[in-house]
Amino acid sequence: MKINIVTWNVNSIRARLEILKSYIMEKSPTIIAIQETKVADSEFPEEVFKSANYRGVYSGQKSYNGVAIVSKFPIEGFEKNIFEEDSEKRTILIKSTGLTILNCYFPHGDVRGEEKFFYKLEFYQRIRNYILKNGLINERFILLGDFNVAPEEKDVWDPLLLSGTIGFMKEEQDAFKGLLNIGLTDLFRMFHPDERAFTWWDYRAGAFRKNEGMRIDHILISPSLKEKAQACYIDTEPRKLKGASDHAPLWGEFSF
DNA sequence: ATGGTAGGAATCCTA
Repeated sequence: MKINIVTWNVNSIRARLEILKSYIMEKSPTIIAIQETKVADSEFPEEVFKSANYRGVYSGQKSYNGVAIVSKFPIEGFEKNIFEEDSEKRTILIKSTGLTILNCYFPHGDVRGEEKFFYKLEFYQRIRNYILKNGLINERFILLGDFNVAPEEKDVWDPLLLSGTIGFMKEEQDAFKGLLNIGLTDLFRMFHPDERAFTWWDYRAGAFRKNEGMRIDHILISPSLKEKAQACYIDTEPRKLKGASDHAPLWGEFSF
């Protein structure tokens, strides 16, 4: 059985509804993890997914953040907002078709040394601890979403220019490495060890046209999924459209 | 060229 999983920061699900609808009709991925829905759960456009035969869970808030996962297979269990005390809706976990999938919208971080920056680093530690505490490394586990970190020099268009800027700082990269160090694998790098490829391009200054981007959306997999993985790629087509999200969808393919 | 654009909200905040 083949399973395709997509992660996509849509930057407002309501603003992106038509693009998203056409995309899922055309491509029909098995599971979609969405970030930055920017809607309260009561406003979530679930009929779009229902009519395309997806079941979904979502955890959102007005204006900011918000995550969702939809699946063509039954959702056997889920957990919204895994850090109950956190008022920002950034995490959702499901169990579906034998997989445990944790969809995260990691904090942006703003600038180094400020409150939001420390919140970002702390968030990484909490995710790491959650995975360890719940033994997810030993399951068929996928951590995916918008990590807001480009792990290495080859993950940004201009390492020199971006040196010391948000998403490309040593503290953030160390936090990301902390997730690899507990046994997770960067699926894109498993298939493309050297390629300079991006998942996000600033809306400003014609960044996409010039391919001035960063690879900040990721799919990380547990050891038992490595032999099941078939492919990983970024689909830049939807980023070209009028009214696009600033992020492109990232695909992972598995065969069981 | 240290600006630029986009979304949602409300006349600014976040990214």
